[in-house]
Amino acid sequence: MNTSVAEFPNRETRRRVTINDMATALGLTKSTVSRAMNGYADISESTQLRVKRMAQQMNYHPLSHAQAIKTGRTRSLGLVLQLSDHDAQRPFLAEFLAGLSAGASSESWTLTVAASDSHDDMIQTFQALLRDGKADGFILPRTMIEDPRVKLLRDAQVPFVLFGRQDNAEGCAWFDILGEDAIRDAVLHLASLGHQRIAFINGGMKYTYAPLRLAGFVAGMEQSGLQVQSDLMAENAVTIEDGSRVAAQLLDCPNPPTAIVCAVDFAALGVYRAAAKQGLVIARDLSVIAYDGIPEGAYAQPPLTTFSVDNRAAGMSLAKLLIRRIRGEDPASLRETTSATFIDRGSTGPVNR
Amino acid sequence: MNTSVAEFPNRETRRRVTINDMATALGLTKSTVSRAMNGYADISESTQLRVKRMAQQMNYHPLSHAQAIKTGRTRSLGLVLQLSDHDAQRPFLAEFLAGLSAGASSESWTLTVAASDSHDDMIQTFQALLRDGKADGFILPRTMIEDPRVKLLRDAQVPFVLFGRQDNAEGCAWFDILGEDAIRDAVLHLASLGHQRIAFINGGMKYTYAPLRLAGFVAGMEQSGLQVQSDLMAENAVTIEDGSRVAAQLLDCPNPPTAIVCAVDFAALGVYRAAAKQGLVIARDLSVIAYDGIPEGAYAQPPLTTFSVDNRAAGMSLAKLLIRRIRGEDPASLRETTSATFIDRGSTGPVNR
DNA sequence: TTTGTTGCCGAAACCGGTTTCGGTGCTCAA
DNA sequence: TTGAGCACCGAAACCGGTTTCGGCAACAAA
Repeated sequence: MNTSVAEFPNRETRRRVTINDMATALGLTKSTVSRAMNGYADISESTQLRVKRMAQQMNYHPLSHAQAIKTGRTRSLGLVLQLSDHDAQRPFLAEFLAGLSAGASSESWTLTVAASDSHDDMIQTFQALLRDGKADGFILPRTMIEDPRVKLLRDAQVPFVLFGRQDNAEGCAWFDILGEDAIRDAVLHLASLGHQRIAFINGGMKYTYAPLRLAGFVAGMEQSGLQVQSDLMAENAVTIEDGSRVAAQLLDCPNPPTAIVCAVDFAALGVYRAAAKQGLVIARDLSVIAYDGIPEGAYAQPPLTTFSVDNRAAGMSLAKLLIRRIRGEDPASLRETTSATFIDRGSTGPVNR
Repeated sequence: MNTSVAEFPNRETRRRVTINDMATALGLTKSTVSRAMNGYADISESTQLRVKRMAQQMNYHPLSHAQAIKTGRTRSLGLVLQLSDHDAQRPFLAEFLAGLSAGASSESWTLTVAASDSHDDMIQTFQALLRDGKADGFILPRTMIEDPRVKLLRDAQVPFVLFGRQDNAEGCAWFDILGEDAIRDAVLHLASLGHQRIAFINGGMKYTYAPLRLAGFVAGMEQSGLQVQSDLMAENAVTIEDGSRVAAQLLDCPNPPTAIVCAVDFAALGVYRAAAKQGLVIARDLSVIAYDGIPEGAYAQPPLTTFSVDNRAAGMSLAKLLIRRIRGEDPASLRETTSATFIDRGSTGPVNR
């Protein structure tokens, strides 16, 4: 299609084509046009085709807010960002939004974004968006174990889709990455390099991903015939500072680990720092594997071995799932998972001591 | 206000209150209610008050898409992200969105976000949003010298506001940070430390900020009585890789700089890398000042001295300016600028050689 | 008293769609 | 031949607002 600037429609001169224009052009009534456009069974196959062809020809696009007045739906997906949560969502954001936007616009839907800093603010944001009909459903990033958003939207009977699985699955559609498999594979990889004292630094324990990744770690240890040692386990490390602090403690213990698995890349970057302070060289003295695939990991020295998540694809899937959910499909049939991608960049090595 | 989950309105039970409910409750016609809500002069002061009080009491909020059908405006701001552009917008994104969202919702507007990867895709995205009435105006981040978006929206007579000034200012409202002042001050700071061979690594030359920051650099050099040396000038460095490559060249020249000013924080992080490769210690052997205030700068070793931009405040201002623009205010009166904040973290030091 | 004004509000059209309800004409079996 | 049933479409109400137009009362000016 030619999209040169010159053809961009001027707001004043170009009046938009309405359903009435369609009706007169076709010699039909607008009710027929409407039902034909929406594929009603009581309009003949041939008429439907004729109408749709004409719509294409006249470049007719029904106004979503004109439909909304009767249908109550405006063809837009809502996303409420929570700034109070840890930054970790930040590096993903652009890609994630791109995916959501692409998934939405592939069905001529749009994305309405709002941000909130406090919990109360978040609730009011949801309410305002619903009250004003600005969103027909919501994407909820970072599923929490006790997720107030789920309770909220479930009670209000508003469609939503989770990024992350939920135990209390009633009415929940979701998309998720199998983080537990990734963490298990990380352990297997390290064990194959001879590591035995493997530590695990988990992420935020209020999120559903944390228990899953822990389970993956345990599974990996068991499969490798290794013992999970409680003094080599840490939690709630989601930033560089967290990771650095926790890693310092782990490395200070009487029997320090030779390898560390992190549930979150940022924590791993913190591990790098703590290791540097102790004069340890990553890969030679201490192996590190993490999860997320943030770009910063590639810039670290040595580049961070990690399991990478395609946040753009995730956004795309979530958007499409949510649209199907809004259209009335059973949430139980709207649950997808995929795997993270192992990227070996060299932050691991054979055990050394 | 109490926002407990229990009170969240159920979609089925709670029917929304319409203008008709208001009319019967007040004993007026809906036309009167409508005009009272919109502050028409032909409705008496007392009636306006009575209506607005009742709206508060009954929690009446006119549906924006019901209004839009007549007014053509849906009370939403559009933002089209361009992924093909350099990542630099990524670290700003969350804060920026938060600001936009806050600014919008403070006037009961919302934010519609879309992403595009190619130039053609971008144009089609704008068209689609306008065609469907999903945005009444647009925020355009990262003003370019030849900005196709400006031409586009200007021709289509659609309101917009720029993040960054424009020479061709006709019809342009904007918000901007005075980057030139920051860069000038950076030079003055370095000169006061005794530096004379000061290099400048500029950012993307297609953006309007680049010439401005260059001018700021030149002004700072002149004020310090220093000579701008062409072999110490570089451009188009917006990533760590760019910065590293360019800095390596600068440090390899016969008369290398003792200090480097970067137009973009990421480039400065690249400078760190190049310096490390040459065994130079930042602050002692090479002073660095940059601009942006990305969080990664604080984590670098040593932490990066920079001029920090409040992207959240910028988003807030842009949203409010755009709303006023859409309401019909003269764009020439909708131009704001502010200053970046100097954050001395210790990546500079007195000249050493 | 009459004649404008002016202030204030109601009646009704309108916006661009969707949906309900009926009414054709046609087919087919009785 | 006729009545039932069906496929298909038109007429009109409706959704929740905005806007135009006109009317009425009160008040000022003639």
